Amino acid sequence: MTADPITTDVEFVSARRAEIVAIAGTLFAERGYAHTTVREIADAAGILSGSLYHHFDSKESMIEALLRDFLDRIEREYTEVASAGSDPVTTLRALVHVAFGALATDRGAVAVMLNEYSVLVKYPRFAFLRDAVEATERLWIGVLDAGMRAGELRDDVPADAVYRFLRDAIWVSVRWYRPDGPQRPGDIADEYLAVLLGGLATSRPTRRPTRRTR
Amino acid sequence: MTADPITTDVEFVSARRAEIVAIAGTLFAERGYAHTTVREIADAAGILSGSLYHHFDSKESMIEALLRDFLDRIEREYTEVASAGSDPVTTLRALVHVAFGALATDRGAVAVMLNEYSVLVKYPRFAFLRDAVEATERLWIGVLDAGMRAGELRDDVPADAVYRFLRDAIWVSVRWYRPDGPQRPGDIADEYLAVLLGGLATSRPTRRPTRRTR
DNA sequence: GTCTATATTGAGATAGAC
DNA sequence: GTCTATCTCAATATAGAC
Repeated sequence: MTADPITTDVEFVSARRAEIVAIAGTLFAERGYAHTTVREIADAAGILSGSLYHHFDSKESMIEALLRDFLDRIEREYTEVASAGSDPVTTLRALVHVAFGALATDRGAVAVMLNEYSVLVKYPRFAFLRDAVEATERLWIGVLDAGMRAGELRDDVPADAVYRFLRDAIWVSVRWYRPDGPQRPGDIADEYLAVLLGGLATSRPTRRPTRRTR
Repeated sequence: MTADPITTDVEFVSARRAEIVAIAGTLFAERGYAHTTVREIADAAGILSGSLYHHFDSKESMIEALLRDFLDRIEREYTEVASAGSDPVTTLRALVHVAFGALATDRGAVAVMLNEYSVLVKYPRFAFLRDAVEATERLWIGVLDAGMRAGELRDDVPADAVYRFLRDAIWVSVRWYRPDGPQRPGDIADEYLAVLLGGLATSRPTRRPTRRTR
């Protein structure tokens, strides 16, 4: 499989390379980036570790490829959803569905973002992670803010606090989500949205906290 | 500081050892267990790496000490709260406060549980992690179930699904919580509880999902 | 594009002096 | 209880043959 001579400007990524990235992603999701060795990746790809370096110049390059591809795609999906012109609650529901959807399609990348973001983002090479995360944050908080201003969402808790809780609960579910389990990501999204939007209590509780923290 | 001869049966833990465990916990919280070297721990403790092995026989022993201590304490706190005999919603609120409280008192241990649980639990030495996690799970789900049966909590989403969302959102906040920030853990707990119990939407939404997942 | 063989480095751990 | 010095091993990465 050689580089297609028809592709001109755009960097051509060999199918083999993409395959290896996907394999590495699966392993990263299972055991974490640090605990995955290049030998394991090579094993899973059916080659020897040295051969990996024909496709990548380092293990870091593999994770970079994985994350760049994922972040590009999900940012595109978020933007599409946000610019559809629906009301804020409908947009929020759709965003949550896109995010949970990535559990099935991009398990490895989600796990890596969750587990390695804070370490990776320190290196200049991975500065694009921060850009992507901040753009996503702005987009989601924008939707939440719009919902609050429209009176559709409660506004006694700051939008950025709500966003953090949302984001965390969604991404962390990559830890227990099983692609071969009974629930589709859409089902999980609906369950989550039911509690998030409607609340867990059957009666609206008072705003007074029961007690201060010790 | 030598072992106190008065302590008889109970394993005496030297103050120095406890100090080192705390230092290691802080580093683990900052950079993750795998990325923290024994040399860094020793540096932070003001000694050389070899000297650590007077107190511990391995790096694993340090993390084990950190987690055993933490899990014992928080399980005790949870049990206390759950056996106070309050109504389910009040109990749930108190549990959430205890959990967020650990962000301030046990940052390192919480971070390690969050980040390394799935790797550690595979080893027999760390089987106690699974026991602790399952006991906690039973306790929380018991409270949620009681609330659902009492009609105080919605029962259209399974208690274990609710528990997972709760647990994840709470523990992951160790990633962004800053001990020196403006918010106390109790404040964060109250914000979280407001959204969780009351719901984000101002009007009770219909149960129909807006769309199925792709 | 993959293999064989090996260089290099970094980290956990050990032994014995002080 | 800490230091010095060192061992050992595992993992990333490289070079060159096929």
